[in-house]
Amino acid sequence: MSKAFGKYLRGRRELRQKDGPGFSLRKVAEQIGIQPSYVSKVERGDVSPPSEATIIKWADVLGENPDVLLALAGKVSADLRNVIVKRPTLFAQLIRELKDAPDNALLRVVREVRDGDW
Amino acid sequence: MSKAFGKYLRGRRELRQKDGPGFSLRKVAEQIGIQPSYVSKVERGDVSPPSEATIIKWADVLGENPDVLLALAGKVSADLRNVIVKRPTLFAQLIRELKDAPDNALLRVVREVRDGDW
DNA sequence: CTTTGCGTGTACTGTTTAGTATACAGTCAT
DNA sequence: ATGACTGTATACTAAACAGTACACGCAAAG
Repeated sequence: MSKAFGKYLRGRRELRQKDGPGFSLRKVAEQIGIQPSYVSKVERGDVSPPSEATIIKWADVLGENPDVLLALAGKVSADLRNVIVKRPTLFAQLIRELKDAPDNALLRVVREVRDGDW
Repeated sequence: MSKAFGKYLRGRRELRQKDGPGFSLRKVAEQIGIQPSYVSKVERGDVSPPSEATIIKWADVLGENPDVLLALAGKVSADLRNVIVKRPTLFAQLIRELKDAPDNALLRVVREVRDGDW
């Protein structure tokens, strides 16, 4: 029943709702393909966050970053999981090593890798 | 009902069993704290892999790398998940970037980070 | 020949996940 | 004051998860 997840979702939806129609709880529920009552419960943290698939649709409807929403729900997306699962020791090492690295260090590594000259 | 997971476990246990006692299916079950019949079913891929907690005990008993066992079960350990969940965009970027990088490139990054001079 | 240890087959179970279905109460416009 | 929206409360549920309990058959050892 992760509270922050629901709060975030409600906040975001209300923003979209303020400047344009189609973002009532019911409309959003319909877009996602779930019941309004369920959206209500999730947004108030009355139930634990939905499945990964539903969270991704939700992100899609609200125009949010799915990785962030999944993270707020305490989850990691299946595609990232797959990458790790294919080379567990290597990625486990790397991630543990980077656990306490500051953000800018992390960013440096990302860039270094992106335009890396291997 | 992941087949490879069970096969691997059985293979490993049989190795330990060959050169020393205390590694019968029953003994291992007792060490882990689960039923022998369940160990049997898991080892033959008759059921889907156990919970993370049980897999970790299992690794402990057999002296295996828990990350590898979890990976064979298609899972990522909670501590790694936590690291990612705390900075989802950064880690998502990094992992996706490294998805197709060759092993040695990955290793280089790991080392670079380990004795990094930030 | 029976006890001990080995792995297995069958049946059953509590808990969690991931929601649905339906009814209800307030507000706003017509 | 009715209809068309809002959001919410309550009750229920199918399927998956994570195993347990117990009986069975087979070998080897005493």
